Amino acid sequence: MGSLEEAIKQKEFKDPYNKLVVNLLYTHSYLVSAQNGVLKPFDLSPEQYNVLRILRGQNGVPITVSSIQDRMLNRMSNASRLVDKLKAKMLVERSECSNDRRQVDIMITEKGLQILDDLQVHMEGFNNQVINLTKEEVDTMNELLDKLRG
Amino acid sequence: MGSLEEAIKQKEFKDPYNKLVVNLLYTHSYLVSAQNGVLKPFDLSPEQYNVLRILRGQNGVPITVSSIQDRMLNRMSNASRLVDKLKAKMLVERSECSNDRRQVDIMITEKGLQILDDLQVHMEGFNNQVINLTKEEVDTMNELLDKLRG
DNA sequence: CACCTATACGTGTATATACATTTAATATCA
DNA sequence: TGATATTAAATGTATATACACGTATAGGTG
Repeated sequence: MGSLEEAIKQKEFKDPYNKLVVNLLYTHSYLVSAQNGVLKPFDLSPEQYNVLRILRGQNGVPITVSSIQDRMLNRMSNASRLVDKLKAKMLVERSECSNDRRQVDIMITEKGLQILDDLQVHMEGFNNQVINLTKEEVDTMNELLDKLRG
Repeated sequence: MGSLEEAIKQKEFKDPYNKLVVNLLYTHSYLVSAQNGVLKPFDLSPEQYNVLRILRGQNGVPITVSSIQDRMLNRMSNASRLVDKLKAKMLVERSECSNDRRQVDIMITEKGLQILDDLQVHMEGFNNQVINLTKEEVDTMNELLDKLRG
């Protein structure tokens, strides 16, 4: 696998900033492909999995569709339709909000919690296997990513 | 913008590896959104832009569809259809390969080179603006990303 | 040569992304 | 109060992603 240059057969980059953009895009694809491998047997897409984790983090407190959208990793994706898909699989419930009838409260179901539970052991192994870095390097990278967007 | 925890309103992560996966996904979305802002006026998607740069890097030597696929940042995406879209915009040409009639040779057109040229100044500014890191930090990150996938 | 396999490209389908628009409900304020 | 603006969610449309499958060509072996 090795260097980015080798992986995408590009000899050089104009500058390190340009290379970093390409490197992040490529690494993203690498990660998502690996994640898909874990999620596929559970019939979940990465963003559906993300929404389920957001809902689990609510510990039983309902959350509106727009709040889910705010917390999604990809802000431009469509929480409304994702929730629809999850509801069709009986992984979430919807209930109209009484104090504001525009809003819809979403809760994870028992079945939704169960599927996250079943996934957990696979995901833990996945994270350590797919990221070939020491704990210190992971911390450094987390700091740099936070600063990058600053 | 600040920390990831703040951005996606998640209090904590199970471990730094888990946080790094989420951080990379979130940063990817941040980057692609910014990139889209630059590309939109030129009516190009990020992956179309990437394919055009691959073709420019060929310096006039034709390249087959499957070779483009190999060099794409997202391996699972569909080079055949992307090339179709670019051809419809007259940015690339296709010609049947004479020695292997299964293959199709792709070349970037003058119009394709021109659009990359027009984009260049916007993209240079974009890279430095969107990545709030010093050159040293960018180098560190490039090394860590290469090692991550090792 | 006949047969089998591998490769290159294209197509089909479900889902996701990106963004504009619509509809209903709520908030604001003259 | 009534007109206007804002917000929440859903919907529409084009493109992209992920993956299975089909078709034609090429290569290899008996």
